[in-house]
Amino acid sequence: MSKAGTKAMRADMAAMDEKIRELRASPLFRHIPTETLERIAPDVIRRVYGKGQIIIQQGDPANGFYLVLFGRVKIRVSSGSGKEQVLHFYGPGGSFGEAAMFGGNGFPVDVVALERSRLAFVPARIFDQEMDGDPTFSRQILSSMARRLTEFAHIIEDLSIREVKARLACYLLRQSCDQGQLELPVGKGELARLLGTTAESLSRSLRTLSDQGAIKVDGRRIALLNPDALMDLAEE
Amino acid sequence: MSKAGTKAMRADMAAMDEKIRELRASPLFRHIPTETLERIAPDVIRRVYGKGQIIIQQGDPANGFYLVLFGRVKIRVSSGSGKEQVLHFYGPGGSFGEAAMFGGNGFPVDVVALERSRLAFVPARIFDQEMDGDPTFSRQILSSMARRLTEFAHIIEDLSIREVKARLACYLLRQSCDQGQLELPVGKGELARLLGTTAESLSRSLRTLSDQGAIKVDGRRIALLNPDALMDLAEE
DNA sequence: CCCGGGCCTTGATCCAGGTCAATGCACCTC
DNA sequence: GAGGTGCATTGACCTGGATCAAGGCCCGGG
Repeated sequence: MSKAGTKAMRADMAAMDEKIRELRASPLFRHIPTETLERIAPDVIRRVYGKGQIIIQQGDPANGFYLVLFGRVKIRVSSGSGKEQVLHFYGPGGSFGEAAMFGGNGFPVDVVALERSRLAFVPARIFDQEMDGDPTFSRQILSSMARRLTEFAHIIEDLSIREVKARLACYLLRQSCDQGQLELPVGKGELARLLGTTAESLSRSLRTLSDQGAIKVDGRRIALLNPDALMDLAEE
Repeated sequence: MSKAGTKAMRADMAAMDEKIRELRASPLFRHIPTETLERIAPDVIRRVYGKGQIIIQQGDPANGFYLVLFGRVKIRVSSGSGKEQVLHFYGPGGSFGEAAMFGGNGFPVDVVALERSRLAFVPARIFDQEMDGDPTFSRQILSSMARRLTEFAHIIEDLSIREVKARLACYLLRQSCDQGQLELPVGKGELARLLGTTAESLSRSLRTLSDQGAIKVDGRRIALLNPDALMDLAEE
């Protein structure tokens, strides 16, 4: 009996260690001391979602936030009639739901798994505890929310005052980060929904840009042959 | 000499009192103790802007945030070619720039005075001080940013998946807050830019809705005659 | 090797809504 | 009362891009 108990305890400890390693993969927890994480870990719930599965629906209560451990999810808004606009993709290390948690009106968006994904759920009460203790914690949340707010402002700018080709140019420039190339993180269909257009229109825009010699497309790999031309397009 | 000094001091104190009263008009400072405000007040800069004046331009450094003391401003994104999308109107008691301050990449938007307005500028360093001391302070910022994030998500939803008439219906329902009527806070032109359309299209949509008997328009005063019809429109 | 299912591309058509232009007010100033 | 000036409305027209409908390409399984 005592032998079995020991074994179980060892298993528990191993599981705990793994959980803590997983939590640290998020920038939010990177610099949190191990003893704090050990206190937190038991309240964290991990779960695997299948490809296409809806993790959160608009209106769901938000009593915590999520970390992506592996896989990939999209944040979107959608209408009953199948139209959807993607706001964000998150991969391993990403987190979402912090804002909804503080807003107190439930999730204003849907979250969908793009592929088989494992998420960790961190209940709100952990926040309340840790925030009061550690001001750098709220500082981090604050700055990640600020970043999202600017991203959203960009999306709005794109949707409202740029045409599709300009949005695409913008996106390519932003993603390439001065490398002359990039690899799309998702299929063209999903990318289209991120850019607020359709697969067909995106395809045509990509073709136009290639024809003009501004880019070269090879599957998901895109080379920026003429960044200046893209800059011109992105303006106005 | 001492007489003049006394007079000046009295004037200073009166100015201080006024400043503190003005700060308290913002929900952010409502519950901050007077002694804290007295410490803060000397660093706060107030200034009047004329109608149409650009207070902030996209890209300006954000080393503090602003309170609206009187008047009215709009937050917008704009292209070189005159197109613009309004994100928000702020009146007395409103504040903006908190997010930009924490994001650390300058303002991602423009701020323009819609009419003669007086603003107070609160430098970032005040924040840094007060935040560490008072967790409710960062809590408030957090929740106001969360609210804005949801608002932005709504705008994106509107722009991307709703047509103009539906956006208008949505807006009317939201603003009326279950009263059967509302008064537009701004002219139709500005409203159009908030809804991501043009004055002409907005005018036509308003007309359609009146013709259907869903609303009654009288200048800036709009009565909702048939909220259910508006709800139907707002869906899909 | 063929077949079926994703995903992407291409072409043809259509439409919401943007643009341009003219007109109508309401108000203000001279 | 004559002329502005700024906003709102209406009409006529045009266009970006959505939608609909075929293929084309690649890949994995039988």
